[in-house]
Amino acid sequence: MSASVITYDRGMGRWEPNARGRLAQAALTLYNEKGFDATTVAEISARAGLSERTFFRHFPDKREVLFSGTEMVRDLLARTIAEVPATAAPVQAVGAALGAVCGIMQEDPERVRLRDSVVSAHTELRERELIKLAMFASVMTEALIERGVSERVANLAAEQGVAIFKVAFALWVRGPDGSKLTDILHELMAEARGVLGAVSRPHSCAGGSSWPTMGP
Amino acid sequence: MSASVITYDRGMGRWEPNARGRLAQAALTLYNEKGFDATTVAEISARAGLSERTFFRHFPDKREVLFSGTEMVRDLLARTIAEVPATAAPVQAVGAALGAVCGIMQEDPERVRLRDSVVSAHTELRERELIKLAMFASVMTEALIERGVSERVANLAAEQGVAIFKVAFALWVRGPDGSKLTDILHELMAEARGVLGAVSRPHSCAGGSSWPTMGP
DNA sequence: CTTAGTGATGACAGTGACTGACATCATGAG
DNA sequence: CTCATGATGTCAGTCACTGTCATCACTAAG
Repeated sequence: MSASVITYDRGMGRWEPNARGRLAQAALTLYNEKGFDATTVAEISARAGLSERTFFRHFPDKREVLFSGTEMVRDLLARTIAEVPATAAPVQAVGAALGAVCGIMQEDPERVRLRDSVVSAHTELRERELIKLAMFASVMTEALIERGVSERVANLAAEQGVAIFKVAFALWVRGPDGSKLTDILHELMAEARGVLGAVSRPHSCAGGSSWPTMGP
Repeated sequence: MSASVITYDRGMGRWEPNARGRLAQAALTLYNEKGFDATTVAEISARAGLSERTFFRHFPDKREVLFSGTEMVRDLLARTIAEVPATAAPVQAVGAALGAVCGIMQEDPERVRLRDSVVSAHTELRERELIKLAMFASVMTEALIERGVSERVANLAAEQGVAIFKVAFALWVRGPDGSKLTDILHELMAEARGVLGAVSRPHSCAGGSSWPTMGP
């Protein structure tokens, strides 16, 4: 409540440290309190005791504040795939990498659920989430190629892994409290094989009008 | 202030028809000529002989102009899955639906490639593309549930189908000219089964620090 | 013919995200 | 002390997008 005391009540140094963290915290709080759209960058900055301009020095846009840990996950995925024994199949390497990410998320389920409620409530944020997942697939693809896997198989394994991860996360995040994301992921990876098992020659179906780009 | 007597200097009176089409055409042209970011809505509107305000009456935002056919594809997916014989497995229904979409795209490969070059060149547009694909998965999931498939399997089949579609499209759009997207899709669906065949109990890997949301 | 209703558009004045340019103020190296 | 550096403030500006009202053509009564 007393957040109004913007003036540096800080005797010792100059500006408070951890500006980035304060901005992120203020943003998450406000996004929850008022919703993403109703929250202005000016408000976030004010609550953090910083100027609007400074917000954009730390985050390229209003959404990115919720996705700042993405690089760490990217590195984890790449590293895990690189470290998996060479005897492992591509899909096993993918499973290990995604399992590592699951492990991280399980460490703080509450925060994950809170963040998910903010993200899933707004289209723009869901878009960013999809970009993040696409990046995961891209990173894993490259890491697999590094292992000597063909581009085609690497891409396929990575995209399928991410697809399964999406389903697992959705089940977990709104499932019972004690459940383990890693368990769900591995269950689904096994199930997925069965689901694809029925592939034969699909039925043909004639197409409709024209490509969904635009009118004349 | 002054009632701004701009009055239609448009000789014949009457506004030209097909405003939406002209806007879409002008936008695609300008996005190609100058790039997406460098193109302002004012320019698009001017080239179409309309006001900026009118642009936003036809398209909710600057990107949507490239994605106006999405609803038609959504309907095609839902309809195709509903029409596939009840004996078909979920993954076959998904294959048939995506095959139908492939059929549409094959009708005008040049336009698809042109549009792809615009979309893949800009992050914001790629985001929209991912939303579109996520919507495909969502629509197919619901259509499968209508057929009596469990939510879990429906979601899995749809997400995997879309994942494979993404890979197929990427291969096709920058592949040789004569190739058929439907063929690539079906090849990959068969391969995907093999890729997942190696699933066993994935290696475990300890996680790192904390969830990728934000700092303190 | 006149009048009122409708639908698409123009005009205008915002709001808010984001950027560029420059000033300011502590800290640390010399 | 001086100067460079890095983080921030301040200000002006662009542009996507919105709300509101006026305008024009067309149409259907009256």
